[in-house]
Amino acid sequence: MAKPKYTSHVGMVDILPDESPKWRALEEIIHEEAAKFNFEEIRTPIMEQTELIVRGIGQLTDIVSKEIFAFEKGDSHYVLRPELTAPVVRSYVEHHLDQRGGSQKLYYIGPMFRAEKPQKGRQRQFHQFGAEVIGSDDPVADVEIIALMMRVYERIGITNFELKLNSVGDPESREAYKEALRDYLRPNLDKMSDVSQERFEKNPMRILDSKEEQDQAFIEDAPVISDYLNEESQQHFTLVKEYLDDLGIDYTLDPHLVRGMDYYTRTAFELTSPDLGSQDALAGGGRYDLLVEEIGGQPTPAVGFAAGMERLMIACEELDISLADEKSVDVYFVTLGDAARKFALTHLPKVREAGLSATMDYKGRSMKAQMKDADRENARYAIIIGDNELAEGKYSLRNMKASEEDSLTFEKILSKLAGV
RNA sequence: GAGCUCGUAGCUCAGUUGGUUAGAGCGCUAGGUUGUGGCCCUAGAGGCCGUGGGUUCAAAUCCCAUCGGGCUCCCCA
Repeated sequence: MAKPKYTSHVGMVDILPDESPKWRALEEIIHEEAAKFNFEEIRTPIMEQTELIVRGIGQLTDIVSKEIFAFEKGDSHYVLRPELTAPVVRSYVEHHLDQRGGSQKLYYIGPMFRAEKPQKGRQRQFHQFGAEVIGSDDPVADVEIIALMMRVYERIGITNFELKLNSVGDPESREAYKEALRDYLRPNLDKMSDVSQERFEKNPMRILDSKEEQDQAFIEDAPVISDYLNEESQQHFTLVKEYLDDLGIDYTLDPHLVRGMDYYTRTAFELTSPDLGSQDALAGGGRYDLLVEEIGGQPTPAVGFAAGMERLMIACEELDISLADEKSVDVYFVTLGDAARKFALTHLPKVREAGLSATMDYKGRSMKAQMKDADRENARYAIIIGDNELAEGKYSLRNMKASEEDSLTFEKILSKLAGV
C-alpha cells in the first residue's frame, strides 16, 4: 500500500478507538488497586532536565548512553523521560514532600520514551505504571511495593509469571563484592565478550547479566553477592524474603539479577512472563537508597517498581484475557424525515440526562442504513420515529437483542429505560 | 548498533515458467424490502503491487538501492 504522506514516528504508535477501552480498563484497575494500598497519584512533566536523568540513572547505563531523546532550546537541556523514578524523586525533593510527614507512597501511569529499535514489546513511546515508597528502609515497604505490583497482574488474571529476587547490597557490601568479582574474572577477562570487558572496571556486576555465550561458563561459577552482604544488608534481605513468604508470594532467588539503572541498592526484583517472547520482562524494580541524596535531597531510603503496560497487553492477548467489554450504546434514534430528525436531536439530551448513552445518524441515511448502524454500534434500544409516531405522540421502542417493539409515549420510554 | 525475514485494496491474503483492463474473503456504500438491523442475494467504491533506479518488446513477478513492518541479538518495560 502506498505510504501516507504523514505517519507517526517509528516506534510511536496510536492507540485507536478499538484499543482505547482496554487501556482505560487497565488504568482503572491500577487506580483502584493503588488506592487500596493507599498510594497517591503523582503526575510529572513529560520532559525533564537532561542532567537529572543522566545523574539519576547513570551515565554508563544503556538508557542514558544510547536511548534518550534529548535536545536543547536556549540554555535549557530537555530530555523526554525514559523512566519515572528519577523524576518522581526530583519532584519529591523540589516540593519538600517529606514535609507532608510519614513516608510518601506515590504511583504513576504514563508514557515514557526510549530511542530504541522497536520490536514486539518494545516501542520508542511506551507506557508504564509504577509506584514508589520514599522515606522508608523497612522491608515492609519493599514487600508492599512488590505486593501492589503483583496484585495488578493477579486482578487482571495474569498469573503465569516468575518473580526473580536478589539483593545487590549497600555500597559497602557492593564494593567488597565487586573486588571479589574482579579478582575472579580477571584471569579469564581476555576470553570474555567485548561488552563484558568494557563493564569490568566500571560496573562488573552487570557482567553477570550478560547473555553472551562465551561469558556463561565464567558467570556460572562466579562468586555471588549474597556471600558478601554485610550484616545490615543481609538482615534486610532476610526479612524481605520472610515477609514475602508470609504473604504467600512465590519468588525465585536469582543471584545474577542486576538491573539496568545504577541507582539500585539492596532489593532488586523482576517479573518475567513466558508469554512475551524475547522481551519477557513485565515489570521490575528495587530499592534505591542513594538516589534522593544523589539528586540533592537529604539521604532518604526508597523503593519502587515500574511495569510495562504494552507488555501487559501482549500477555493478555496471549492468554485470551479481554480487559474491556464490547462497545455499546443504550439508545439509537432512527428517524424518517426532517421533523423526526429534529425530534431526535432535541430528545437526545433527555435520554442522556436520564444517565443513558444515546446517539443518532449524522448522515441523513435511509432507515435501513440507520438500523444497520444501530446494530453495528451495538445499540440496546432503537427509538424509531416517523410521521405516524409524531402524529400519535407514541414512538416505537425496539429492543435490539430481543427484536421486540413497543409503541409508547416518550415519557413512558424514558421511565422504561430508566428501569433497565 | 548487528543479523534474518516480509512489504499486492481499510484488514487477512491469492497472483501459476516475467505476457492483455491486478483478484478473493471480510469490511465499507447502495439496492433486493418506497418504515426496520443481524442471515442471504446483487451491484458499487476502493490498489502508480512500499519507494527509487535497472534488466526486458513486456515487471506485482528478475536485479540493486532505499524506506517501513515483523522476529532475533544487545538492553530493557
